[in-house]
Amino acid sequence: MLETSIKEGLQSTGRRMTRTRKAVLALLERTHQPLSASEIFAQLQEEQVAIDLVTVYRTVNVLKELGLVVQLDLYQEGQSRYELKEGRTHHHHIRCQICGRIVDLLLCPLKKLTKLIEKRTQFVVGDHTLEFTGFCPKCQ
Amino acid sequence: MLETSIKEGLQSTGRRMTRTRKAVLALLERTHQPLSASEIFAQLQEEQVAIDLVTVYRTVNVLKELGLVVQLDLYQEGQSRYELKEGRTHHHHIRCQICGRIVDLLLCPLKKLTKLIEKRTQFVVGDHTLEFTGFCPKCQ
DNA sequence: ATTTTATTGCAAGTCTCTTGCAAAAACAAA
DNA sequence: TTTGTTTTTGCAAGAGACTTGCAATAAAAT
Ligand SMILES: [Mn+2]
Ligand SMILES: [Mn+2]
Ligand SMILES: [Zn+2]
Ligand SMILES: [Zn+2]
Repeated sequence: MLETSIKEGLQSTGRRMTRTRKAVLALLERTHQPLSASEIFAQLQEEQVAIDLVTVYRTVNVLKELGLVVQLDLYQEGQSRYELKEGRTHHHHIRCQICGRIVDLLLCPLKKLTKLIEKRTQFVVGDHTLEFTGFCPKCQ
Repeated sequence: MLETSIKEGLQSTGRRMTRTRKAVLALLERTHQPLSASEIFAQLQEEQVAIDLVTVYRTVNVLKELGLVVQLDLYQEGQSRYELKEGRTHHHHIRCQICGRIVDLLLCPLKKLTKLIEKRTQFVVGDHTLEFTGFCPKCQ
């Protein structure tokens, strides 16, 4: 179970499993879209879970530090989104410009390109971001 | 001359060539790094050009509307950067995690991938962002 | 149960960027 | 050059995402 294995991750860094952390984790687990802090806050409000927006921010930051969550900064959204790693490997996304739906692109085509860039620029390449926007089937 | 051709672009949309717009354009022209609004502001201050930060924001937005400037949102910088198009075609960037230097990658490897994504997701793909971070030669 | 330490909520603060409005500057017409 | 019209500017204030300080609360350890 996810919650149990996460509890260990928390405790091994001197942290505690709390009511609010459980609620955020459970929400991310059952939602198949990357969520922003304000969306997490609004959804939990709706579900009668008492939580402050500040606590949402602190929670996603802890989950990121533990490596349980990825932070996404999509193009010109003006806010970060978070999604659980939980099994999934490195991948990218496409977002519909009309309805905002975000779809996983389960691929990363950049290994060769990274090599090329290292040769050309003499940089040691660390990370990259790659992200698409467009019109989803329903919004075309 | 860049300033002259830009003046025409401005005037054809009922806009005016002003002291502050000249200063921002000249700075972008002689700087070979994408600049943020606050960097433009600070640099012009240094050069004794009287300009308000608000005016810098409004200026880069006008230049973007005229298609003279590209807006970049690099990973987790928390502010946009702007660079003159002036000849250059669509390309991407790599930024050094230590010193912040930004280098142009004069390539875009995503035409084939765009086709693949359209086939797989049924999206009509519009735009994309692609951006690298790493360690530049001096900072390794 | 008691003690210790981490976490929470609230208020306030920071940072980037935007908006309203009166004063100043650019351009056009005389 | 002078006058009149319209755009642009600077200043102040506001919006939105995110962070920080601190006392009260809750989780874990004893
Ligand atoms: Mn994903
Ligand atoms: Mn560039
Ligand atoms: Zn990738
Ligand atoms: Zn590209």
